[in-house]
Amino acid sequence: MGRPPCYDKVGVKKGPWTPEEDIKLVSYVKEHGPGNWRAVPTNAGLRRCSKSCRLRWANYLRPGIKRGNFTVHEEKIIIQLQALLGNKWASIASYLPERTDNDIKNYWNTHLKKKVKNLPSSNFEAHSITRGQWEMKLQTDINMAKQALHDALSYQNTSNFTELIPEFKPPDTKSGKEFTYASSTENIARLLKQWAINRPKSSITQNSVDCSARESIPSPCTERKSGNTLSESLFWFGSASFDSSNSEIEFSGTGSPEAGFLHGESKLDPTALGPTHLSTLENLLLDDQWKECVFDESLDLF
DNA sequence: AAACATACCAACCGCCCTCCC
DNA sequence: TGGGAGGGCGGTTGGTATGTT
Repeated sequence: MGRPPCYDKVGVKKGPWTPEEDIKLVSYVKEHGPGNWRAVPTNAGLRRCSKSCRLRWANYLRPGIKRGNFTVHEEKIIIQLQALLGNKWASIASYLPERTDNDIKNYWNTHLKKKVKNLPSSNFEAHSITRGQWEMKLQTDINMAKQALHDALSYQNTSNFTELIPEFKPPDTKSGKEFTYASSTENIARLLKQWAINRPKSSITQNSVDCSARESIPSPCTERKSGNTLSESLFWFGSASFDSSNSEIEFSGTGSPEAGFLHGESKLDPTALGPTHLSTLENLLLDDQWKECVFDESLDLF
């Protein structure tokens, strides 16, 4: 007899998350860091199962998530990685740290699958690139991700949630439409921006992060717009949750658990990439010596 | 304007692996 | 050391939004 799903436990709430639940979860993770999910529902006062909390955090609330339209560049990466790795969404997501595996999976299923299907195979082959080129291109992407991560970790710790709730946008009662919080990233964005504004100028807990490797990395991400997206605001949700007390979470200039880190995981497992030869590729991709590689935008899939 | 079709995506399900007692 | 629980991940579902007839 199998284990009953955690969602079926008595008293466990299902369905879309409410703002209050998000606040509780973010507040809890901010204080204790991601991980030990079994304790989260109880300690955070959530009537959710641990799995639901982890998913909500990983797919929606964690810092550094970029939502919304995928760029052509991202599309290309996904298509190429999907061709290489298959439906290993978590592995693919590790190369696009700002995107969640769920997001990539959804995007593939709703957009890219059709797109690729409609591509004449000859066209695809004609535009195929050499492995060396592909590796170089991917390294550039990883460098971008590293920069974005550093940006995220550079912000100061913040601490107070208490003045955030009034910032919620009320439901659209006029239209009579049901208020679907889950899709209202704007609300969380507003909320967290307010939090960022009110955050105390306390000590920076950045010392756990060795950013020495960053210095020579090109900074394409410095153009990052200060939009009103959820992830933008969540970027303020800085380093406190990830300081040295969280021994699982650390990275140096030579390692590269950044991707896994952004998923609340501890390590990026090269073997998760499938074929054995990919671990070699992985090592190559994660080697900082490659950061000087030139990225050729002319490599076009379409 | 209503009914129906399609697209989208957050959340759930279930399997498998790992870890811990 | 073995079993149970937690966590990770890919597949699927269901609700909502949008487009079409």
